[in-house]
Amino acid sequence: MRQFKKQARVILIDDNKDHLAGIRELLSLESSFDVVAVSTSANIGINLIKKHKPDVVLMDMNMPEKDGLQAIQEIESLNLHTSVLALSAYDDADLIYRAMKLGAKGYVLKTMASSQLIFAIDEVANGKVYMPPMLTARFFEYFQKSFKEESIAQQQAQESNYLTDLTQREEEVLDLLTQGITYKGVAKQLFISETTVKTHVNNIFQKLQVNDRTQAVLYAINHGFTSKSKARMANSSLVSAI
Amino acid sequence: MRQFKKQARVILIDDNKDHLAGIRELLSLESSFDVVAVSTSANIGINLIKKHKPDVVLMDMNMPEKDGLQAIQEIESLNLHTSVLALSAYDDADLIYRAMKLGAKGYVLKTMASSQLIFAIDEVANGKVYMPPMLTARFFEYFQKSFKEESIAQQQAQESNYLTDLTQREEEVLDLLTQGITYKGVAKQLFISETTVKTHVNNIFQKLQVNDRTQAVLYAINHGFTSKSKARMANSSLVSAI
DNA sequence: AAAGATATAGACCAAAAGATTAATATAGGG
DNA sequence: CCCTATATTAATCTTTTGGTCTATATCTTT
Repeated sequence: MRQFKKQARVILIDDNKDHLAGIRELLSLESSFDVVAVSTSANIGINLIKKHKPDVVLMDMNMPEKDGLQAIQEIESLNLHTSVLALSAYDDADLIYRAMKLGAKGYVLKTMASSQLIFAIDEVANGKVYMPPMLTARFFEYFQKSFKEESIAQQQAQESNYLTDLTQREEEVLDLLTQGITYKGVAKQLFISETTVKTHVNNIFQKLQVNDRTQAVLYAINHGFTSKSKARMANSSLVSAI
Repeated sequence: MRQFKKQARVILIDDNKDHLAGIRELLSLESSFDVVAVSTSANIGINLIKKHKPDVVLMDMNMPEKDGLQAIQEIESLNLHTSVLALSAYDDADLIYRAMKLGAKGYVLKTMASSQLIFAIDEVANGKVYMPPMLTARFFEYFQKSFKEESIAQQQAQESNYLTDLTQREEEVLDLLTQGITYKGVAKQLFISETTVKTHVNNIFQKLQVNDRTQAVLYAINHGFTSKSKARMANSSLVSAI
């Protein structure tokens, strides 16, 4: 099953000295990996990574000083050819989700059999993504729950959506309002008088049940009003950004 | 390895009659699943699901009439205790991503060994999520790529971000502006005069290089300005909504 | 033909927003 | 300790916005 050209070079980072020694011992006895460095500190570990540019970093998630997530983010921002394999005592779905989101190439538990740990290192050393089926299942449950909550929220927002009450012309006016254009400007663009624009705007306020243009714009944004001209920036973050 | 209380009840949906017959034959010979219905049409299939409420639906992804994704969405919206196992000829990462996002409990390829298909049905019949390691890896690569692109885009938006130039007080004012509050209201909340608010607002306009409050609010939203008071609605869609 | 919805626009008034200028306070550097 | 840069405060004046009421022209539906 193993198949690198040469020994994979590994760095271990874990604030617990015993764990560190244990894993190092394990890898030296049962694998052919080359553990080029170890560290009990995330910050020092990152410097070691910059120096050695290892194939794999085995990164503990539960550290006091700087948590594993931040460490992963920093390592990924270096754009090295280094795969981070997250290591944790707990199968916390949120932690798994965030670690993978930030670019971890895999996630393994400390309670797992040593053969599985070695297999995982092997896989990520070869540039693959690896996660044990148990954790994969947990990940997907979390992933789907997040999206389900989100889609429910969107649906609720859509249910009481007065935007559908707007006429064609009113939509055009609102579109221009959401670009911060003045009544005079709107009038010019739509080839109508400024007072007509005001009439439309007043009707829009009535329908959206707001009092001014700022609230109208906020309403439009929060209820998924995307005009023709600015359909570009449709996305955003998912759940809390790390 | 099998361990249900009773036979899992399965419905098969695949527009290809030969595949349908083949899988049915396979399941009857090599498994103890009870195939309660089959359909070559997604719409008819969904009605069958409503009627039989099976434990598992094996759903082909590549159908002409109505694609598997829409079908999954509809089935999930029924809120039955039915697990959808997506079945496809191709390991298209985007398709896998979307299917899982919509609530599929697993994803298997038509080229896989029959034993693996049976194992997958077994898992999802027991309410678990299952995906073969190969597809899991593809999923995560796609997942991470999406987030990396997104974070790069955010970073770029952050680089030319004049929001950082704002003083404490100006941030407070902008925060209230993004809630559609009038100058008088802002003045009242911050215990300062209305004219002072106007001064702050003018300074904000200068710094953000905009001309009015609507543009300021739009700038704030588009550059990730999230106030203390409304950190709640921080999420939104990820990449294109299905 | 009548009723209803939509788009247009004028007049007038009140309120809010925006531009300009300036006073006061305050924190750091010499 | 004084000077300077920055932040916060504020008043005055002009422009824009918003509210209300009225009116006309189309167009659809009944």
